[in-house]
Amino acid sequence: MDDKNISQAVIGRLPRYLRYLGELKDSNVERISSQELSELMHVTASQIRQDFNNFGGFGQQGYGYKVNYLYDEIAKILGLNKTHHLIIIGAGNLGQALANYMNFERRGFHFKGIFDANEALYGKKIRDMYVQPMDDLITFVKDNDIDIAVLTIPKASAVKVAEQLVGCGVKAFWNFAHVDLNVPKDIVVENVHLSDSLMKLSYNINIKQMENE
Amino acid sequence: MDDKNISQAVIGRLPRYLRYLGELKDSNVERISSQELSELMHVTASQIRQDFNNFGGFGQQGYGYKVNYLYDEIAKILGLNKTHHLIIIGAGNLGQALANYMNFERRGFHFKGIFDANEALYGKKIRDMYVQPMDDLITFVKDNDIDIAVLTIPKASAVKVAEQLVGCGVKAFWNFAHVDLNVPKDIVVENVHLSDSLMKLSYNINIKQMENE
DNA sequence: TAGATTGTTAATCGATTAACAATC
DNA sequence: TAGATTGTTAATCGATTAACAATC
Repeated sequence: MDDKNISQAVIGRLPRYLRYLGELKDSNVERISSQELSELMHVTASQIRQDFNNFGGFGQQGYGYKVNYLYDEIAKILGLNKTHHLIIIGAGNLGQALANYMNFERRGFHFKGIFDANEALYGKKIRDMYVQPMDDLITFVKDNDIDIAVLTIPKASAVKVAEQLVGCGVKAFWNFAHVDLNVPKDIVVENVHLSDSLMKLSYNINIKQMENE
Repeated sequence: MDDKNISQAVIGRLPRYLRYLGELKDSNVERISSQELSELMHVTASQIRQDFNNFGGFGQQGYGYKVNYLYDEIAKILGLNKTHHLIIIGAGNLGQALANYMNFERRGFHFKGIFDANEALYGKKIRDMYVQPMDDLITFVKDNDIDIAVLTIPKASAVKVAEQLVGCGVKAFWNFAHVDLNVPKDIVVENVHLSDSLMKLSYNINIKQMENE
């Protein structure tokens, strides 16, 4: 579980494994072979076994993998047994959408506060939080042991805010702002650039269209 | 521009190039070399040149790349000169957030309608649209030349709705539902699985923490 | 022309797939 | 024990980086 230097390609596949294993679990499937899982997920059985073996053997030869056990192990690898304290910077539509999405809470990601620069939003109730002014940010982060900041603010302010937050102990950013954060290398950044995603979609539509002409 | 079989790894980098070139353009920078761009973006100059050369030569030897020209060419490759008609299925927080994000419109992605299964939302105004019932979906898609559907509905309904939409001519899905759509191979799917993204973040926090112990 | 920088080929690196020995 | 399937090594494939000839 604590092996070093697993490639991000592998990590990127783990959540999808977890999803399929969760569904199998819900269907009371007890065991599954890499072959069966490969057919279900449309990936090669070889890749599945290689991926799992990055973390040590989860299966039994001649038998396959125990669904429950494998599920739990992958969840642990992904750190889903830990809890995290998050704040959201930017109480616009997207910030509110994320705040209201309950499934993150179930995974141990606890939203503790939401902030915005817009006075008109101060005190607005979002789930069980009230939108706070940016002036209170630093104090709040220190007092509430916040380790993850979700950035749903315009890119103009994102870089500066991120620097401030690093200064008061935030360890990771879930960055929805369309800009590259410039943070020390021990800080984790996970970007969600929605417009980039839409552009990829656009490219692929174009290509498919040309193929069919 | 119409070369075939460019890898998705390359395509995935194009929007980021476009973003940096846009910023250079805004700063009235006229030319840039792969070397300069590589320092700005923290990627190798070699990769930059390889990426661009997948689409034919955009630069001039001994000179570099003209920022404006390069910007326009990449935009064209990504199909941003085309317009698209989108609908949003699911008028929850996320659906509303996407509907209200004006930058997509500027790129030629026009939101034409928003639908929800929840009666309470019918008629609610979101930007210049009114939430419509799912019963009107098929007719609307056919009448309005919709080519992209944005799925911001729970996974339980996403697969079925996607099948219906393929049946009436939708060519692409921007899928925020946490499920793999099962559509014909000439249909484009771009997934945005937010919980997967958060799990990757979680893994990387874990790893960094162990490294520092 | 000389200098700079691309376009492109070759070398390296990493990720995926195939094969099979180990073992349950 | 025989059959099945993993764990793991080897082979292949693809992507990235390095090097340099072409050329502006």
